[in-house]
Amino acid sequence: MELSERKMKILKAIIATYLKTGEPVGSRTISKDTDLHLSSATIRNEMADLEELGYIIQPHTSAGRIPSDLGYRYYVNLLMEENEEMHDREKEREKEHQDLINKMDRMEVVLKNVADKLAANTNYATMISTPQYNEAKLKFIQLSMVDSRRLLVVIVVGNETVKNVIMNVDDPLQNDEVLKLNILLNSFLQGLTLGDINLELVHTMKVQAGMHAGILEGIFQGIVDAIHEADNTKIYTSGTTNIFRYPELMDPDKTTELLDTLVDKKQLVKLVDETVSQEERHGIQVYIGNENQVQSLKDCSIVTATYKLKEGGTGTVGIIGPKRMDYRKVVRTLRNLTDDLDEIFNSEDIE
Amino acid sequence: MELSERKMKILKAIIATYLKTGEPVGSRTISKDTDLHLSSATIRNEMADLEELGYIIQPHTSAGRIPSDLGYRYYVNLLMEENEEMHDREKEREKEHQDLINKMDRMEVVLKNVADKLAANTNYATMISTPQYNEAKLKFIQLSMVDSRRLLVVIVVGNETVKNVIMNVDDPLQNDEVLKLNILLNSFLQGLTLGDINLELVHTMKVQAGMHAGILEGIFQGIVDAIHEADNTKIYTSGTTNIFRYPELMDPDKTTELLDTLVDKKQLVKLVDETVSQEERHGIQVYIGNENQVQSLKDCSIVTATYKLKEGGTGTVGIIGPKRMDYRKVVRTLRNLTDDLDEIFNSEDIE
DNA sequence: ATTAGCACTCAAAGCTAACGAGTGCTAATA
DNA sequence: TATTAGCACTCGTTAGCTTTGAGTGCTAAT
Repeated sequence: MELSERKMKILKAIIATYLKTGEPVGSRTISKDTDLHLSSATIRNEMADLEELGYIIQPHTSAGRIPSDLGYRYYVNLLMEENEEMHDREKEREKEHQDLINKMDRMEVVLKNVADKLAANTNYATMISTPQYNEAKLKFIQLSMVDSRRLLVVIVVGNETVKNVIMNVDDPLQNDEVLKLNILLNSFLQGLTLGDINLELVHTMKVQAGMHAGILEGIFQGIVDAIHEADNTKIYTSGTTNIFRYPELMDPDKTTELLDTLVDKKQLVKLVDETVSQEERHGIQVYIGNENQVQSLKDCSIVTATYKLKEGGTGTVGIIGPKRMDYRKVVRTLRNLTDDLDEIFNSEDIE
Repeated sequence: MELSERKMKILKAIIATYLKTGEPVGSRTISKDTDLHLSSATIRNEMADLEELGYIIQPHTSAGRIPSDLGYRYYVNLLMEENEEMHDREKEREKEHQDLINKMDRMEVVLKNVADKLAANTNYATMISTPQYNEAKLKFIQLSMVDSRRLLVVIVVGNETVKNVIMNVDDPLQNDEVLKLNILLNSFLQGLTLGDINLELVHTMKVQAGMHAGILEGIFQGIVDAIHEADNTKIYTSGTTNIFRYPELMDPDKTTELLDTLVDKKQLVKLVDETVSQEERHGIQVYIGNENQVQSLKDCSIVTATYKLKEGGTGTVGIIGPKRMDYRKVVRTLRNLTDDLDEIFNSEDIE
């Protein structure tokens, strides 16, 4: 059975709207959103027909309509035909895929593999970072007020990495104060690597900064980010869906936030830093709830460990799970894993 | 402040129980499950103390207790000390990690990458299979009744792959019937590859099998599985968490089932087969809802495409999303992608 | 010091009523 | 004849209420 021109338009409109919203579509919506200039009543009649023909479905009596499988099928078939012609034209335009075969060196493959295996073994989410050498040196820092409330921080690291951070400040700084901070920062930090900037140094600087000590925090974060950028630290995650095994993390509001954190990885860098900087035996650290830096992971526990390359780089492996994780097993697994990793990376030659 | 021996035991019991259940722990539970032989009332008193000390928390007045961050911390620290000694002993035992550095050849890395990129581009879950050559040949099939209701099917494929399937049958087969089926199967199928077994052949066989045609279905599925096993088809998935962007797929009952399907991959093989067998232009197929084979994906739509190697292998790329997916974009993306893949695999030499 | 017993609390589950988006139908209109 | 206005009706959703029961804290007895 062929559909009338009008029914087709209506069906298409219903599906298009539903694709966007995911909610059942009512007659009024269609009446307004199409250029058919028909009242909702008319649309309703047509919709009743379309339903009888099997193209759309009413989830319940007093709801709008959603496409049936048949409806989708009709839509897709139509689309396919339309698209067929466009193919050649578009072919040229869409050559963005070229980087599909991005170069991953052998080590990165191994790391990804480790993350996968670890996730499979433990049933938690896992992360692993490429080794950090922390060799990039801080070249230059420049503060300036862009207006009365906002402070621009320019950080130059290594050979070419430049990072801009805009910070909001509560009380505006005078020109000479900015100048003083500039001198303070550069005289203390120029030429240093991340490893060189220790808590003692930070403390000394804060004392000297006096009332502006608070601002330093933000600047330090910026420095860390910049150095990582220069360092090209990558983080791989795996087993992120394991999160959903634990109802207490499933709060529908926070679940997306949590996933984003794991997928986005920018946040995870903070964890890596913290671990690398505190090297106890095996570097195994347990962060319970709020003990970790990342706000969105405050209902989780995180166990991290480090592995070392003979050339001096340090990488981080971590497990992210609910607070009620099997700490014993996790710690044991990580300990063995890093032992193995150290062994592998330092004996076998991996280019 | 040091905890008394008893408080320690109780705290440990609370945490241990909570680790298992994830539910607040009540005094009665502890009273029963520990070997302290104390009544719940006593435990309650101790729990009140522990709460005051900050080790446990009451989510609300009439609930049991859950560990606080401090409580976990206490538990973990204790554990760490205990474990310290055990380390050496365990080190020997746990050498299962050895396969961390499993060999992934260059192509597999590329495929995994493709899945990742595709997921990032489309915001749907993606899958990609290694090329199937479907060259493994069926050597031998042997049916036999193990008891009155269960039929054992032994399938031998290629050089060494043997697969056993046990099927439940409603009415027991007589010995001579089994014999007849055995002859039927072997005479028709011996030496064939998956590609050789077409619908026509299947039909002919069903006709000859007569009333036992139903059994053939199960046998064919077993054959497919066995050949895949011999073929060593691997499937990589990515972006599985994208599923959670679509509330209609989030039904808490089915969400785990859905994830399992995507992670387990055994089910996905069916999709791959279906795609490979139906080669229209570019092999692009759209399965809407129930149109696909996999029960747990019946609320999803799946778009698949094939890529080809010059040596004759065929692989499958697929996108799994909600029925209301952006078909236009997905089809376009897949089309371009497979174009690119064909190009890449067939010009550049990838070992 | 421990325990039995009891009144009390409060989240979870179930139940009801009000709400409102959206329908189908009828009668009026062009 | 095709369209539309209008209205009664349906039913999922939400909010408020009650019931239930697990678990507590406290007191008095052992």
